[in-house]
Amino acid sequence: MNPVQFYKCLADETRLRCMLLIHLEQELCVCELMQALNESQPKISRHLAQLRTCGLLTDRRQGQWVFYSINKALPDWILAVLHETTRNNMAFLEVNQQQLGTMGDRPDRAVACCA
Amino acid sequence: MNPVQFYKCLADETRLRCMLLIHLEQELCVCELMQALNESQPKISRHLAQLRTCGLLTDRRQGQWVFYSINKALPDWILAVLHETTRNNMAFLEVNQQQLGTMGDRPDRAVACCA
DNA sequence: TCCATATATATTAATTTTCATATATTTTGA
DNA sequence: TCAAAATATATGAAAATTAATATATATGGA
Repeated sequence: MNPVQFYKCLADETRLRCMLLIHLEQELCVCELMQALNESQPKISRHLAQLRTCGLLTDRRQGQWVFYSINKALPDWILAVLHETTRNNMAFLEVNQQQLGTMGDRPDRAVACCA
Repeated sequence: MNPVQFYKCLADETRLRCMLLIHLEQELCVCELMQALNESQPKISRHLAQLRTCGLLTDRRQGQWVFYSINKALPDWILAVLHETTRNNMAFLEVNQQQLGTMGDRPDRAVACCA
């Protein structure tokens, strides 16, 4: 993956927060990110689609929800950058984690094998 | 430094190449980067100004040249990201290094103490 | 049908580039 | 020693390009 394209993906507040939160939480669905970021459904969905198209995220559908997670097949240096960024910017994510925490009724995560 | 602002700085081909080349070479002046990237003077100068304004680069004037280098006071995680990015994208920089290599008459780097 | 998610299109906003010109420093030659 | 030319870099302002957002609507599975 081209490093310019990679950094373009991270160069937007909505996308960066999504990436880092997903990195922290393993996987999140659109409605959880809407709550965490307090943003509209099409806005979140559009940015996730872009991140998936670029290869940074993968998705799996489970029932009515679509869960996004970091693409594990990414080159090591990219995973390292994501990790370093998350680890060193917890304050940046605090509001979002908090808002995610107050979300009632979060969707069940059935394990992939039992779907 | 805000991570979004940091990644916005890297999310442009000209700026990313400048940052990584400067990281490799310790310091470079505008005319060297013009040659390495084969871009116009105002274009290079503008992007360097932006990187300096954001705190990613520092500059020192020596005679008629202005040398830019990575700001060593940046947080460790940012320096680490720059390092990882450079180390894992040498092919991306190859053309630029080559063009820099063929530049005749590169400016002298007098040491700071003897200026 | 309901709910979660995706997408099309129009619009607005932000960023990048170019051109012309300005500034700073060094060099040249009377 | 000084004015003019040359070299390197910076910047103002307009034009061009790219990206982000909102609204409305579509899709797909329980």
